[in-house]
Amino acid sequence: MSMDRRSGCPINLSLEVFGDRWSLIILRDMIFGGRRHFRELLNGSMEGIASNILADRLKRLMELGMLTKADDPSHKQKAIYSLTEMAITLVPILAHLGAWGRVWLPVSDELSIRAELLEKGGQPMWDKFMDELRHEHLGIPLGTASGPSVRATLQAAYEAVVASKALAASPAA
Amino acid sequence: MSMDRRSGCPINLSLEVFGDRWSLIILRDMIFGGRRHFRELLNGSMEGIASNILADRLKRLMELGMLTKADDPSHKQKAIYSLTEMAITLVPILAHLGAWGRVWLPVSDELSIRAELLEKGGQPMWDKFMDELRHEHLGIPLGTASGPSVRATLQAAYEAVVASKALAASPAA
DNA sequence: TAAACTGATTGCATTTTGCAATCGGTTGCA
DNA sequence: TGCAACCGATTGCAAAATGCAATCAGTTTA
Repeated sequence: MSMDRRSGCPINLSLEVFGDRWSLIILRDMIFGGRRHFRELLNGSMEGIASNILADRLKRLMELGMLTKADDPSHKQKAIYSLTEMAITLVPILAHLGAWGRVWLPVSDELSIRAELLEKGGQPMWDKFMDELRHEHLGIPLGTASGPSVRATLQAAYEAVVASKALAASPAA
Repeated sequence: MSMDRRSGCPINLSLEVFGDRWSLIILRDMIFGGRRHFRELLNGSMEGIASNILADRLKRLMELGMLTKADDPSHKQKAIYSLTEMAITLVPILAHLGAWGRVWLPVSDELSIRAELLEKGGQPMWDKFMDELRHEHLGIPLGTASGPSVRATLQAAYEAVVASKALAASPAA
């Protein structure tokens, strides 16, 4: 988990940043789940990250320039983690990664609907999403895009699948 | 390095396949470097992979359906590793990864020229490249695309940068 | 027949991970 | 005022992964 600089190859250097089992999961939860606090990331983690690993990765991602930390005015101990532009531009990579996983791996319906929509939305949707993330995390004014936020759209689709699955499981309810 | 299945999320499942420091490096060397043999991957590895790790990852990538192994008719001990369609479709992800790394990380000129060309070439170039890889690894006839192969184009650009750097370092030579 | 090369395997020290318990401090509620 | 819940971590420890060098048996080449 240190700065190897094994080579100056872009793919290698990218792997040295998030080529582990947790960094990209944390960024995914911040980007798609809107999580900003330690506990949100810890308890909301679907994959069950351990607190020491989370602390280590947050620190590391800050050192690498992917995240920043700020005090939460509402709570003297609370910290708010923000994505940097460097992390926000991972959106297209996450979209491709999700699309690839959806084709080749045993994804679950409810968890892959987001990836499906994001793939269908293509670059325009990614741009809108990144614009929204810049607003949320960097305080940059929103562009001209209108309508519900990309995150809300993805979240609504996720919940619709969950609801329809629950209905299918117990139609009488 | 085992099949966790921590969750059915496409991004998580993708990370479980190549979310480590070596798997994608090996695939990169096969895809862009054209390497097909154990020793080629071992000795040609810019990042210096250890032989036990290489053996482990090749085995694992085969179990995951990313690679296949076949006897080399020219040498009774030699094995030829081939990419599967699953691995070939990583090309767009590798292109995005390279593009991202080129922007945000301290890449070296000669190693990033490939990523730059691949980014500029966009989807048409990726499609041509995947077509060539399918021909090379799966025996599928080439499509209608003509001209020098993508790999040769990238390789030539790399060598041109190396040559120009050498010239700059010792102009009198 | 000897040297070089083939795809690995082994042993061992170091590092990283996963897991549970815990820390000192803050906040909200009774 | 007291106390439970919550805050972002930290610690200790066992298990797993990694890095490194040496080595393996069989194959090919000179």
